[in-house]
Amino acid sequence: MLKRSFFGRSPLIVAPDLLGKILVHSKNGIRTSGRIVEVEAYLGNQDPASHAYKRKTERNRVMFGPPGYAYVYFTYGSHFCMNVVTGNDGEASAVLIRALEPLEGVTAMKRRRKKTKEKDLTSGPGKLAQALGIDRKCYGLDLLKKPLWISEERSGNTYKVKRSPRIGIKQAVDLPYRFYLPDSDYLSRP
DNA sequence: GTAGGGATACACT
DNA sequence: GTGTATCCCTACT
Repeated sequence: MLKRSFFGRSPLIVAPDLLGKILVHSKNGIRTSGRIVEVEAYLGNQDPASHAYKRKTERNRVMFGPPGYAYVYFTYGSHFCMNVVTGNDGEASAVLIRALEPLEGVTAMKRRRKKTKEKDLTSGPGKLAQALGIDRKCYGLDLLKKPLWISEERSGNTYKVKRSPRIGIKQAVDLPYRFYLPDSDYLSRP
């Protein structure tokens, strides 16, 4: 399991460092997990694309707290997205988990997603939340303990990492704050 | 390429 | 309190 200090850094450092780590959710006795292959960094009041750009609200309040907690939000009438709070307490930055490579609990993921192809299970932020059973009940959970946490891979591998502009935003569209493993088959887009 | 979906934020009474 | 524009998307055509 990762330490608090891992998250207590700039989201631009944490984001690429999260690639290859394992996101795990244990729910109703079912454990699902996946290897992180795509993320995006969101700064606080310097970043017009961030939910925390303007002010603290009921929705974004967890971003203003200490790092290592889950910021989960509902959007487009049907999807949840999972973020990791980063930076110092009060900094309001986060990293959006955009895609995973499924590891444990693939059967449960297929049932939740109503899909059978593995590539359709977790290849997008809304998809992976549904596959892992992440919803508003996960808002504000401490990612250093069950039922939702992030762990290190067995070996300290290094990966080829690429970066690009973020996806789906209308503000600050040119900033290259998306990080991904270009060789993965599970990206939200190539 | 676009319809669908509902919570949210913020500007107004 | 109410109105409305927007949204870190997905699944379909």
